[in-house]
Amino acid sequence: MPAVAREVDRFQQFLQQQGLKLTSERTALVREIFSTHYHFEADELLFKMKEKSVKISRATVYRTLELLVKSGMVRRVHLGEDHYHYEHVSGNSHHDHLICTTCGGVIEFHDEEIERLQRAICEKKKFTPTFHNLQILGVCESCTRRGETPDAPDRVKMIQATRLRK
Amino acid sequence: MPAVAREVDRFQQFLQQQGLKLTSERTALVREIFSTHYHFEADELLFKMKEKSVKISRATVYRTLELLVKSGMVRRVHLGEDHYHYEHVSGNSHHDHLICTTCGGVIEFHDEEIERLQRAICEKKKFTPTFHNLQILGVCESCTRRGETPDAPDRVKMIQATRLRK
DNA sequence: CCCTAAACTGAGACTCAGTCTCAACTCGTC
DNA sequence: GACGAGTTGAGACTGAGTCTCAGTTTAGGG
Ligand SMILES: [Mn+2]
Ligand SMILES: [Mn+2]
Ligand SMILES: [Zn+2]
Ligand SMILES: [Zn+2]
Repeated sequence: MPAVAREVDRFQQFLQQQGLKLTSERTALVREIFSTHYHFEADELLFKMKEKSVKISRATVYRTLELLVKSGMVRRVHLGEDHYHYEHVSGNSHHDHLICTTCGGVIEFHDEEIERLQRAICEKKKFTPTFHNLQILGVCESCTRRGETPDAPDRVKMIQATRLRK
Repeated sequence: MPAVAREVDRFQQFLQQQGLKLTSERTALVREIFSTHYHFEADELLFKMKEKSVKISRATVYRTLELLVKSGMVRRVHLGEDHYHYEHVSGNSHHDHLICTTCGGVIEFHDEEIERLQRAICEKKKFTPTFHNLQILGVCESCTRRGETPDAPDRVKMIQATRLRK
């Protein structure tokens, strides 16, 4: 019944299908990802687990994320920084991102018309699309009101501070 | 008169404006970038220079690329791999990319209608865009004809082979 | 043309995200 | 409950990119 349990189940399903195993580590990660995180970094997740005294190695975090991406339950995205971010897909379907370069905030959007035009272009170029990725960088409403200049995201520092490693 | 010389000049202009200097290394890099490369990686450029026996350090390559990006003459893009690619902007204005995940080929496109819709979304979300980035991954025409499955780009291996480092 | 301060360079140490290895362990099925 | 395939963690490793600093080059004022 709890939504998180359902996600663990979905993952279990996928793993079984692949002849893989559901371990306590994998369960813990899925629960964490689907109960709190939305857009997150691998190391952030690693740290969160450490915080909760759930001991999971860096390797396992990366390996599990890879599986989750393969299963389609998690998406790996570029958000304008030089490493990947992840987001769980759960019910929510495809969308793209507006990314504030001042506060690091992310606004999601979906525009069927843009999607349609993309398909049209692919057709014209005889290109078979499998996936796409649209990021618009800029300054969000509240940052604009605070008169922020678009540059060095504070979030980078924030996350850096949050991080432990070693 | 040669187009490349004009680009060196543009860069000179920019550097002067910033109180920076045009060095032989920077000149060599601009000449190389604007005469042969289109989408390229930093290390690929480093290697090309080594090949031509123009000795330029890794640090200088990265520093110069950063300046070129600041000057607007070069754009830094994600092409679906986990490191940056660069492309010179010269006359050619904004465009986005179709990227073949089989052969690594890149097709450029520009669709004013998509651009317009993006602006509309930003307006609706009260977001001030400064920049955007749209990649569509998939399989190009010739790869489709060769019946290639969309996966592991050969280009990665190709580039890896091309590379020297140390 | 020369002098000089400011900018620049290369070598290599360093960082950091991500991957790999391998011995010890765990899951799930028989 | 036994077994083998699959998994784990520790830590070594990779590769892109950054930083440091001593020595070098540039540009522009004299
Ligand atoms: Mn999202
Ligand atoms: Mn391009
Ligand atoms: Zn903001
Ligand atoms: Zn192709």
